[in-house]
Amino acid sequence: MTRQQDPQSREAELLQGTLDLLILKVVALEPIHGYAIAQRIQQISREALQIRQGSLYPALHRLENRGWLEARWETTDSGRKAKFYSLSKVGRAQLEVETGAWERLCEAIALVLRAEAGELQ
Amino acid sequence: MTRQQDPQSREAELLQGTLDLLILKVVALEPIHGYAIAQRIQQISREALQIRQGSLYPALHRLENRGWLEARWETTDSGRKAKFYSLSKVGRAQLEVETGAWERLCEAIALVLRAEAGELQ
DNA sequence: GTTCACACCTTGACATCCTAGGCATAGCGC
DNA sequence: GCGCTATGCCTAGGATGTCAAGGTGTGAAC
Repeated sequence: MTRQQDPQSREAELLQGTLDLLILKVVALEPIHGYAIAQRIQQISREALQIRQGSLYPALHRLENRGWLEARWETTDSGRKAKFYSLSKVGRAQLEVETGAWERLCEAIALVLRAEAGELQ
Repeated sequence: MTRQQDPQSREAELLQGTLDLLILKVVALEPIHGYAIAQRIQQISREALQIRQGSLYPALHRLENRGWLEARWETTDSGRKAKFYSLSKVGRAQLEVETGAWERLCEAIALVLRAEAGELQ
């Protein structure tokens, strides 16, 4: 959290564990290659979320190794070779697990943030 | 994220970066000592959030070093000595910064999670 | 007098993320 | 043909934060 002191990178900050969820979700929409995944996340989140390549590719390999993702080399519209990822069956289940966990975490933290002094529930 | 595979510890999972926010918030309610902070968070979040001591104390020292937190040795109701933390002026500002960042992150991720196939932004 | 809950702390391992590089190719202007 | 930019893949090294697992000491209760 020291990085926070740099105002430039502040917005780009990601929380550990969030990246996997985001990737799984975007890949679930349609088969897509790595480079485009980062662009898509950034676009959908209205520039709020930025995925660096140094985080992206290790994450993709991690998810592939775990069997959540399947990869295939194909050709993009622009005629380049790219590794297209799609969600495996296990990956689809995992997406639901992680989505649920994320929602529960948000609720839990919201409870704490809404707490007021003296209130002992 | 390998830890996720253990279903027991799943609920206790915290996302990196969240801990500071939670601590700042709880300390803002009233001066409180470390051991009680963890209990308080667990209680307010209805057992959803569990802070281990191995995460808690390093975090407290971190926050104190940064000047967000101030510490004083006092005596608890049960007659024991304990280190009571309170929020410094800078810490109070930081709490607002982190709260804002958290809310923005939640919104951004919600956008991605709500995205549907075919929908281009 | 020993067991429990309270209250503090540290160490070592591990996963994740970021910075900062590198490589290769397609398309464009000149 | 030549260089530039955008596209597309990748890795290495370091910093950070968390966890599991340990340890210390004291008050109260039985």
